[in-house]
Amino acid sequence: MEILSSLNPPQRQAVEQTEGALLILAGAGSGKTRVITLRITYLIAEKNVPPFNILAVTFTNKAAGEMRERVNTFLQGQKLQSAPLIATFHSLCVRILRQDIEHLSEGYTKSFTIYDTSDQQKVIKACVKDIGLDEKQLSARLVQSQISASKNRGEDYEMYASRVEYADERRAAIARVFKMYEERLNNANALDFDDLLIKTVRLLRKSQEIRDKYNNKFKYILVDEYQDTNALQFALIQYLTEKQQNICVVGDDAQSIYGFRGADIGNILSFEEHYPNAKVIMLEQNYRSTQTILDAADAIISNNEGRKEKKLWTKKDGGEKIFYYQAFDADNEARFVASRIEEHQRRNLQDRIAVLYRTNAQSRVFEDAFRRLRIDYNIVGGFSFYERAEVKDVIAYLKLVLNPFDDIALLRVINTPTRGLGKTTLDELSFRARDFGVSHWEALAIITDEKYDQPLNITARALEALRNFKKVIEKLQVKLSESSQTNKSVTEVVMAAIEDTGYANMLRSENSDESATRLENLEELVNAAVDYDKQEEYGLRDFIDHAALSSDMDKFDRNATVTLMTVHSAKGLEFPIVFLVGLEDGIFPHSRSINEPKELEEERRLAYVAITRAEKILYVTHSMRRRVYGEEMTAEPSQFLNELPLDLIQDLSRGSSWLSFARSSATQNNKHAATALSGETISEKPKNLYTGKTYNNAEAIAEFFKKKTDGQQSSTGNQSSIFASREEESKPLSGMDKLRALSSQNKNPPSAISNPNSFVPGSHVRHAKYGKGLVLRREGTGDNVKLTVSFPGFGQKKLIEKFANLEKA
DNA sequence: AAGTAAATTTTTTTT
DNA sequence: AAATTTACTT
Repeated sequence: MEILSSLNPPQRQAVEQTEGALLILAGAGSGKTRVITLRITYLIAEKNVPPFNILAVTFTNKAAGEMRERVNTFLQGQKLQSAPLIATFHSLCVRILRQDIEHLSEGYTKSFTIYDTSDQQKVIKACVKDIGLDEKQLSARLVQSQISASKNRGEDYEMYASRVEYADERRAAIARVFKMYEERLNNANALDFDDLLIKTVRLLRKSQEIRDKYNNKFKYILVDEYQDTNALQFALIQYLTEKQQNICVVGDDAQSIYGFRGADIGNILSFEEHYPNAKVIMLEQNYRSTQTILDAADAIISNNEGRKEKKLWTKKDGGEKIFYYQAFDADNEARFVASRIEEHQRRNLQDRIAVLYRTNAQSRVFEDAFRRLRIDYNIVGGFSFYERAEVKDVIAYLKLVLNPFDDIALLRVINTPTRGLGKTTLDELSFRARDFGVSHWEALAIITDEKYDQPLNITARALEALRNFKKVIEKLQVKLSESSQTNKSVTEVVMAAIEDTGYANMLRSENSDESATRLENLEELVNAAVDYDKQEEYGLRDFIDHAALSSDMDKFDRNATVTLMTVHSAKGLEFPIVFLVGLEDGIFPHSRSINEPKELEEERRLAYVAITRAEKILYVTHSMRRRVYGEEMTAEPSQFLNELPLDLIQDLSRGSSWLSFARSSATQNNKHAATALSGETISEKPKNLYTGKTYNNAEAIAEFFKKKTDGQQSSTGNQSSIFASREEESKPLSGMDKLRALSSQNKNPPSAISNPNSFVPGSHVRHAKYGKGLVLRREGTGDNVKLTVSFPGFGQKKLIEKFANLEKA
């Protein structure tokens, strides 16, 4: 294969080493996808391996799709009898289970339903309620995450319960709910995401026959993003490679960012122990980024312990510096990004741009700013198409048709559109279902039967409504069996679920803008069905499975010029220009991870992933203020910013920034470096403040004057005063302000004013090691006073006031 | 029972 | 600030 000559030696070896176990440690941008796809191609074209003997597993549909596409391109012109199976872990499991789940003898049938997270929570909510517990004490959310975490460790509810210490009532309650939850899913013939893996592993463990079947089928197995595999996925791979160990895994421990989903970095770190004859190939040449970007990424990740040492290198030269911007607030940050994008696009429209943030909630301000400047953008994440209520409703009808035991689907649509069924009736139905020990659908059939003569807490009218609903579903079932012969079966049934159920009419009669959008979304669903029918061989079953397992990532348009997404979603992608935004303490690293060293390391890997997405230009931004839950909060720069080498950064901030402060601090330790650096920044700043003729100039000037009136600034240009909140002293106090001032003094008797050695929340302090910081919280009294202080660049620290040796700043 | 107003909660990250 | 849940009215 001549194309192989375009590979570097380790890449080429990774392609040609087809037999046995192989671990490819592929650094960011090292041509990993190219190697995997060529490897598949090589197996087929050179080694004459029948395509159906090849299995490639990925985590996302997007990655699978891309791989499929690339392999097809490489194999163009070749006539193949079959295609290699390129699937996600979950879709692979669905495939296996749809064929063989009945061998498990756990009561599941091939027409099982898949429950997504919100379905799970509904079941859990009902369980918590039926157990007689207060929903507020035991939120469905918490229980769901506990159950999922437990399942991903490979436990069942008995193992979970056995780990419960008898004193812990809450955990004991969760264990009870866990048990009930499992029973109800079983009754509903439903599997959650985790079950897909669990049941498959259990099936393979149980049956030698089935294990053989898949071992014989998949002779060559590839696993992408191996660092993200959890215990279950590991077990699955173990079983599938039992016979021939032609297993190739690709990954990068530095990019392991799914610990929260049970991913075990140990799987990749100890691959050689699991497969003693394994070969290891390192791909360290980076083809993506400039040296500057790689240096920045390396500087960040080297703060982590416990990783495989590797150093990326590139033939590219230094390239642009990393651009830095400190914003006043989130809106200002978004406007900055928008105006820079506009500038880039004026110069060059080819360069794709990504705006990466830690949480989906951050996207909104950017969307607004982009709309204002009429910048076309593409957003990944948030609510996916299949998560929209109307789409879920119609899908619920279809799920119910395929699996009438699906209680969640039934309850979702039984009164949508309204059929005159209220809470009382539905509660009675649920009660009967529990009482008889059957599904809601069966209970409904029993109590609506003419011959049923037991007393019921249901009016005649409601009973008629139930019969009516039953007829609607039965008609859909007939439609499904009738149309299964035609080649438009999916479309027909989907349309029936929209029209014949009265759903479309409900929306039409609403006649609002919103209902019009919903109708459009349903049309979109019909379009998806039409596409599905074109691919033949796949029926309604697969269509629904697809809807259940597809995520928003799948709609990522690789040709879009501007894309907004979370850092997690960006993994595996690359962009000439990247904006990494919201680099603030509590956002990135996220507040939930900040106190746990392990989780903080994962955040750092996440930052590493973010930085290494950039090919040519990287921006890092943060804001001084941000709204959290609708409340304005001060935000401190991320500690990750502090881990970037200062000489790689160019400051684009208006006014004095945290960066210039950090630089002048560095100055004190190293006078020589200092003059070079601070000379540049100080001369730049006032110019920007006075002459900048942009949208936020007024704000910039206001910010500047705020500093001037501050009066406390040192003459050396120490820019720390952004944190200051001393305006009250120069302004007349309002009545409310006076009250607040009084009460805060009373709460903390030795106030900062009366006692120079103690510090109240909001005051600024200086620490010998961490420098200047903002006091966030004060707890305890006397010698036991504990302070929570946020130090820009170092994060939040808890300090004992007595020992911390803090100074007023 | 259904629609509206008020109260409450929400934000990690994803298959 | 927005979305979801609950409480209240008709």
